[in-house]
Amino acid sequence: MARKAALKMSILGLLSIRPMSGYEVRKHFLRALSPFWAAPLTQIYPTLRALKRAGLIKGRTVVQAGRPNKRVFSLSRQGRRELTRWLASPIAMPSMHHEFLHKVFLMNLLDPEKALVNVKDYLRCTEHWLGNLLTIQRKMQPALKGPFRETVEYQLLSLEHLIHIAQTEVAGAKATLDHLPRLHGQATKAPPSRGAAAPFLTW
Amino acid sequence: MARKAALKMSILGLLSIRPMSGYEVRKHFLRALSPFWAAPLTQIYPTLRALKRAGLIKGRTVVQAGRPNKRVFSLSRQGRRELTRWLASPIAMPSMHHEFLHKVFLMNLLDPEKALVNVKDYLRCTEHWLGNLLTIQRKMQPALKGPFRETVEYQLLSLEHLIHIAQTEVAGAKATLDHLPRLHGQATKAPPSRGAAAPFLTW
DNA sequence: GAACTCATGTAAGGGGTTACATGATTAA
DNA sequence: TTAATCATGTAACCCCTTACATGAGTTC
Repeated sequence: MARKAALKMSILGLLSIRPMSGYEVRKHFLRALSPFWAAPLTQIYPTLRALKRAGLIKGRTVVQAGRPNKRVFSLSRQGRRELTRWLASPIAMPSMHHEFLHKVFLMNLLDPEKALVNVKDYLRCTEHWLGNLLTIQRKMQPALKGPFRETVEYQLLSLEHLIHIAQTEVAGAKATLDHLPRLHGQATKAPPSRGAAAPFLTW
Repeated sequence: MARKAALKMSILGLLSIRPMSGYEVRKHFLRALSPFWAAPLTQIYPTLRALKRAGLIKGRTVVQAGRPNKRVFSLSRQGRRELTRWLASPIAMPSMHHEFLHKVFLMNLLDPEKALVNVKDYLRCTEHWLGNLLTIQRKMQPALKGPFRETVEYQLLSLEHLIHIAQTEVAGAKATLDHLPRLHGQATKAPPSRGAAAPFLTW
């Protein structure tokens, strides 16, 4: 139920902020929530239908001129109750696929020049991501003085955390870049752990 | 291929350090690699068989007295080549399910006392996790002076990054705890975004 | 005697990824 | 005229999760 709940609750969560269409839900996942809130994008429409069947959301069709019509969904009272119940359940530890971590772990197997290219590229990506988050933060800041202040305060709090996570990634990429030249040149020796058992702990 | 590759490469990666049994692979995933290197644990044995069929690993049975026999797997030359090719491919951005982030984002919907309990619990979990990582680091430190120094250096580098990630989580939980009492008492007012559209950006 | 470690599995069902499909409008 | 935005989908296959199964030895 863990995975299953994730998408449902993500959608209910977005709808709790304001009613929106499947397209908008998808857009938010793509633009801001990824990569730290992964969601199966093609499952959004089917899940919305399922949520409606289950009575957790209400849908109404909005006729638009010059654009395709859309179906705007909003939380039902039951949906809001479900969401709140989920929020009250214990917070699970994050689970992730962190390729950077994985690849640094084994980087001694790789030609240092190729490693350098990949890590530089990763640094660029994370910096870009961090930049986006900071822009969003700047844009959201003024809303603290508007209505819905409480809501915004928590959103900014989680955004801040996300920014710290992004900064950690940037710092990690930089640290790896610093280490690479030091190990360069020594690494051209014959690969050490060829078949033989390495004596150290592998944590 | 992204997800599928993840488990295969995780296993090949562990076997690149030293030959080991399926049980040991599983143990490493459980003890140290989770939660930031999630793996489908029940798929380990089937995947090992698949890897053997594909010629990427070699297996030999080790007869043990007083314990069940085990099959120890090691990388074949082909397996090492596959692993290196994967290492040379661009580093994907991490993708994760971060329930803490998700729940802080929507915390205004939750009774502050319940929120407090959950966040405290999360803080305890992350601190425990951080403690484990620091212990592993202390244990690995001496291996820097042994053989396989290069290998250990990269393992420690990725471990350091993982520690920074864990510290970020701990700090995030603490920051949330600091914010909760400030918002307490104000939150008992009627829920603000009931049906009506909120005017702010939802990033 | 209970609980844990070592050691290896199976089976069903649900969830997610990849790839494909359509079609109108607007900005570069 | 090419690309992007708005808007909503389908289908197949693969992967993963959950739950279960076994059994000997060791530690408390």
